[in-house]
Amino acid sequence: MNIPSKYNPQESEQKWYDYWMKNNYFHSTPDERTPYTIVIPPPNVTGVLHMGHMLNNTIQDVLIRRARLKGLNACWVPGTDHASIATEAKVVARLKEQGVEKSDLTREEFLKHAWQWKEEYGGVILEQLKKLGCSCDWDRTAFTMDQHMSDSVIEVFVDLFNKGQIYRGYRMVNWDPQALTTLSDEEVIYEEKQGNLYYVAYQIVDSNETITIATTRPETILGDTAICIHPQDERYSKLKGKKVIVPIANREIPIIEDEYVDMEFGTGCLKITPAHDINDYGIGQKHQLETIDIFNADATLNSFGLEFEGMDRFEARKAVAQRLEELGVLIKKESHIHKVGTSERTKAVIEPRLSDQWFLRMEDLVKPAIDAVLKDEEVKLFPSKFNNTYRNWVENIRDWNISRQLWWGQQIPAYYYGDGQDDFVVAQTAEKALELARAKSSNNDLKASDLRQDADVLDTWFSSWLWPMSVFNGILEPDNKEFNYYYPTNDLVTGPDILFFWVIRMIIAGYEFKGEKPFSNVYLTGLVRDSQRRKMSKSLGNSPDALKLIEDYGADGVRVGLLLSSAAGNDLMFDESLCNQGKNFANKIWNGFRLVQSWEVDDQIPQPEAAALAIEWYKAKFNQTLEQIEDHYSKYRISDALMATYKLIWDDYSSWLLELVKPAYQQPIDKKTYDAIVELLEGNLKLLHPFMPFLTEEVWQYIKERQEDGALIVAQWPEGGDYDQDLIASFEIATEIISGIRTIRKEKNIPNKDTLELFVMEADAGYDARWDSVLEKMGNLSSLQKTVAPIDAALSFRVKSTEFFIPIGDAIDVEAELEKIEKELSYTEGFLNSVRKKLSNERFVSNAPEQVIAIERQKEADALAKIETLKLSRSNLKK
RNA sequence: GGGCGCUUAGCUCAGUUGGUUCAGAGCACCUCGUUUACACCGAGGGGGUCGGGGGUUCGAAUCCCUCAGCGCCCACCA
Repeated sequence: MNIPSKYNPQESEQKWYDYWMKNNYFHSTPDERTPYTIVIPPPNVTGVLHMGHMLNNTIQDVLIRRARLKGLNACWVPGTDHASIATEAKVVARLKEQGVEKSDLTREEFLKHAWQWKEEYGGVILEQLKKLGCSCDWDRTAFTMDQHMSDSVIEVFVDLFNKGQIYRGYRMVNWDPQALTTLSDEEVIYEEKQGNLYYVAYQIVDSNETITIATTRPETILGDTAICIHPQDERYSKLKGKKVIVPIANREIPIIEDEYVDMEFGTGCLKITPAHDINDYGIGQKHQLETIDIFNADATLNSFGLEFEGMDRFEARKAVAQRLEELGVLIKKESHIHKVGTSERTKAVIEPRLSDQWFLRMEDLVKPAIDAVLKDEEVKLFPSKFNNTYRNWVENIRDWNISRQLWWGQQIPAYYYGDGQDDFVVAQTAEKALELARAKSSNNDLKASDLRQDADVLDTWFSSWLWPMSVFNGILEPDNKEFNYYYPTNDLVTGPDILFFWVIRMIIAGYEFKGEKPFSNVYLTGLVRDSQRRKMSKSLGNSPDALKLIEDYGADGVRVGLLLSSAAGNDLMFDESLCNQGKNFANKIWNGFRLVQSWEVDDQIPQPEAAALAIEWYKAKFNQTLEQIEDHYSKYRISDALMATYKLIWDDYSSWLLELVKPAYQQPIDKKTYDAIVELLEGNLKLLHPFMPFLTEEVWQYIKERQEDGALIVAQWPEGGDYDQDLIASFEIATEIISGIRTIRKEKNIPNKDTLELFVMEADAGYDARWDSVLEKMGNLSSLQKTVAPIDAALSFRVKSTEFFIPIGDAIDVEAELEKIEKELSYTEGFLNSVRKKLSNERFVSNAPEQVIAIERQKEADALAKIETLKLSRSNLKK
């Protein structure tokens, strides 16, 4: 069999993915095994794979593949999110390109276009996940607007409404004037912006005096309905009860008093525009002020904007300021940095706006979710530092605005039958609504056509908060077999940026609708940044093309690259060279396998002692590492688990074990060793499979060719077990001796193929002769002998307190050797001094635990022995 | 403004209750090597007064105080 010296990912990835799919290995159905479930954080249906997804889904795949190997019934549910704002914006933009305005279409027509878009682009990101190797149960692929998913959302809405948790209210909400919809508080991002603080003088009625206020938004002067001063502010006390004239608008408005005013800021005098500021709205309510809304939905000025009608708000700001200046009432203008709310999706500056919206009361709903995480640890966050962030949010939770002025999404199931505030009913279907409406209105003549369904849709998160339940149809059929089996799910892997949007709300929904948590562990990944620590973004163009990376480094290489430096919760500075490291690792494993398969096996020859010892050692090392790996996994330290595996395979397996058992050139290997090595390789492949599924399956299938006992993906994870720690420790010393030999070879330029003689000082008790055969092989020794006296004309080195000699034919450089020994001696003596100082400190001896003192005494003894050895060598050299 | 976290080798990070194993890992770097699995490799090597200062202790990267720098979350004063 001729195997190329370089691993070719392209070829093997498609092959094995198809093979896994064909054999249905990703598919799960309930059975007697324990389930292990992950629901994917559904990416936007219109999204394309970016680095964040890659990291996120690689971690999920690692967890799910490991669970599968551990014999659990692993089920990873994939799917997408309808992402109402983002998707609707894209559809609107596409229509615009085709010369069609959304406003020209009926709701039904628009939705047809939207669905068409979904059909065209909806599957892209899931196909990309397959390239990455994700072993999702594709038969379960869900979409938040699938019929039963939407029905679940409606069911939940009706239920919460009937429980009195959902209400309709005329409130000030965050308005996105570009998307023409409201946003929840969480969807507003505050950004620092440079603005101006305008000082404007208002004429006091029946007086020559003026009062000056400071504002960042002069255009809203047109909506002013009061001026507010602090009741204790003596500067303005004489103005109490007076009125002022709004510049430009020339309306009279009252001066009111409220303690809300900060006397220190600006002029200590505040204009009140109840329609356009959340705080002003509150004051307006309190003082029963008139509300003048000067904006249209798109934030252009309406007729209350007078001469500025039709202008955009920012344009109007300049124009109004200019007009104020002309009127001589603009006292001054200061530059001012303030934070401005912007839309997460469209980046448009948010406009506080009064409108009728639907809200979900959160105060009661959130209670079980608080204890679940913070008290009972039913749900654990990794890393736990997010507990504080979580606490902050749940304890200050506010009602959730769940209505959106969009078409793409679940339409709110409220039906209006009249013009009164309360003339509506809420029901799953129009038929039911009609029934309810007739009853409520006591009007049996109401017809279906008399009902108008609320035009708004629900916030996308109002469907995704049900995701872990609705994918198993747990809302509509709470008692179904699948839901009972798979729920609660095990792990959730997502970014900290959607902790509030999604994670917490899922926990809330889980307790509210099922009375049970949705998952046990939440692993929060870091953000993927570039090597300069900048966030990856489209506009910066610093986000590598995910598929291109897979092409260049192989999916396995990219997975390893991403995982290598992604400690939980820490941002990941992504650098392509990490993928290269992954690719190199793949090649290393590949070549280790090539070596093994190239051996000719001879069942007549006996097993060399060195090989038997090496195998025994590696088994111990393997179990020790496995224990560490399990520990890392239990703490979701995935990158540490990978690094432990990496070192096990590269250093212990490849550099030590394979070199130790490798037969001489073109010599066959004994059967016992060969079988053991193949078995150990299989163990390695299992540990590595979650990280590098393709390569490991490829190698597995090669070595399993004859045996036909199944694919690696469904093999059994190694059990582990006890290991001999002394064996590992004493091998460690052997490796140090080998290093000593290699160092001498290097210093004296002695080629590896030239054999050496090694002498061990017999007087030293610490030397463990069982590794002699190992030393002979790795050091390429012609002989290994004991000696009672130092060897002449030899180079020496020490490991612990044992001295080794390698005679070399040529005269040795006595001076250089002496210098080396002196250096070592003075270091060791210094070390001894510090240890003795500690030991002679009475307080140390009386306070430190016995064990620590024993260690110090051992150090002292070791140092003394070493000094003895060094002195002996020195005098020997001086002879 | 409130809360949380971080600062350890050139880079990215480990370091659990202060004390074998405590100053570590990977990468990068330097030297040598094309030996027969792999140069996408092997062998060897250099490199940090653990952000600054102070304190507690027999003993501090680890605990306390303080200063400086960085990051995140929440709230948001016109």
